[in-house]
Amino acid sequence: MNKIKLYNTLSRKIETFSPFDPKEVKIYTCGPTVYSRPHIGNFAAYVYWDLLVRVLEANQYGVKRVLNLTDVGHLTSDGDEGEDKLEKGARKSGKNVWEVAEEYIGYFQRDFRALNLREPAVWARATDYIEEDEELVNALVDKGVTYETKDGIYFDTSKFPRYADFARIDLNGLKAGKRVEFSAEKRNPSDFAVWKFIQPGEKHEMRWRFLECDGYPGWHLECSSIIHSELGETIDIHTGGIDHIPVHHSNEIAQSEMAFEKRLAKYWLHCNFLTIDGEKISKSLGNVYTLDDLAERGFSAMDFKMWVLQGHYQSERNFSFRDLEAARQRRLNWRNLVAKCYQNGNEENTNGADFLAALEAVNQNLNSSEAMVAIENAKHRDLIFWQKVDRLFGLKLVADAPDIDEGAKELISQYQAERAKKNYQKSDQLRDELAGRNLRIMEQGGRQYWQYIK
RNA sequence: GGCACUGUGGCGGAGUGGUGACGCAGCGGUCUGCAAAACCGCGUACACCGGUUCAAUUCCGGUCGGUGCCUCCA
Repeated sequence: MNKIKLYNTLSRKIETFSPFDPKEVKIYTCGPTVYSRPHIGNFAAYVYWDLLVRVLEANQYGVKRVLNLTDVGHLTSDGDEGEDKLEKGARKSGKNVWEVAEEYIGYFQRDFRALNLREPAVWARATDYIEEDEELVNALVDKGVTYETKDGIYFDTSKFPRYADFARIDLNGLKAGKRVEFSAEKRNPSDFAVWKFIQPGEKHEMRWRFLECDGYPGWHLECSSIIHSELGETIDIHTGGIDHIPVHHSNEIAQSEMAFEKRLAKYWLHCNFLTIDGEKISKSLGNVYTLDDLAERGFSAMDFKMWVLQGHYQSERNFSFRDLEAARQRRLNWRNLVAKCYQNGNEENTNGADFLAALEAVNQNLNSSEAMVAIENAKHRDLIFWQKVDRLFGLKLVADAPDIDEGAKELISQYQAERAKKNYQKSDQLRDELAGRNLRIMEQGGRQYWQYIK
């Protein structure tokens, strides 16, 4: 097994990865909230975590990954106020909240598959873990680290002395009222609800009877419950966006580690955000692109994936269509290298040995950019090599570059024959016919090859 | 205001104490019936100012610029 290095947010250092059980590396990925279409910024994150899974697998690790679908409980503002976004979506669309969640889960999974991302072992819907949520709340209450207000059960972060360590935040600097409107009943600005009570007159379709009240789980709770129930007490890797460090993951750690008295995760990986044309992704700027928007402009999911993998998960990336075009071109060039393999009958089969350089590169904290260089500089690239590349990056290069059929081969030999006879009118006609099949003939070193045009 | 991150050639984007990764775009050439492709070649890049060093884009300090988070967010 090769050494994999990963940047661990816990230590703020690159560490050598060492799992509890190499046969089953346990990974949890914070998944999407399902009340809107996920945009390309969301998917960049899933591409990075897909790379993580594939790198582990390429190094012979077994992986069990759980990805949650947040189909409950996120509010439009912090301070535990505001309208629930799912409820808002339902009100606007005339559907009920369950239908809205179902619809967006469908979109998400469709795009997920279009990107050829490795499926998680478990797609965990938050609403399927309400019992676990309740047990967790009870455990916290029993430990005496919560308090009740009129609108919910709150975690008292002052009872968890390590609270500020993960995010390395200065709790004193987080002045109450500075920007966070918080309930007067909250004891500390960083305290958060683990369970919310539905107030009389409040419209909230999703509700569960608990503690003699109708209510619903706090927004950080599901991740702790799902991890505990699907993966156990301490997992190997927890992934998420960089934005989750100060609030969501800090809260997750606090409630899990307090309730179960075990470290939640050994490694924490966080990816950075995307900007688009230099600006933050936001509805008001009209730059919230989905995969469908890219498709409308003629770019495939694989083009986008290529673009993502050209950079590093920890750096802030700026998306532009110009750069997407560059990524597409690179992908098409790679695909034609695959096509060439079918035509290199007499070259020795190297068993993809040159692939090791790419693997070593990507083992260095998921440096896919460097791995691409190793791929481009590899001396021997046979079909086995490209299959390994596909397994690592999931770019479907081999699947998208099938060998040509007998009909096309016949056209090519006719074309060559007519050209040899200088019968150019006929050969040009055959060339057009081949172009209709997305094929072109090119020459290299006196030998003729076919390529895909696009 | 607090806490971080960051500044590499036309656009991206790795990396390194000492030969200018790589991709896309561009330019020149070879080949060629034409077109395309392919192949070969072409770039005085590391924000600025100091310091350490035989040597800094790479380490240290400062200046200036950019960004993110602190508020739902990948």
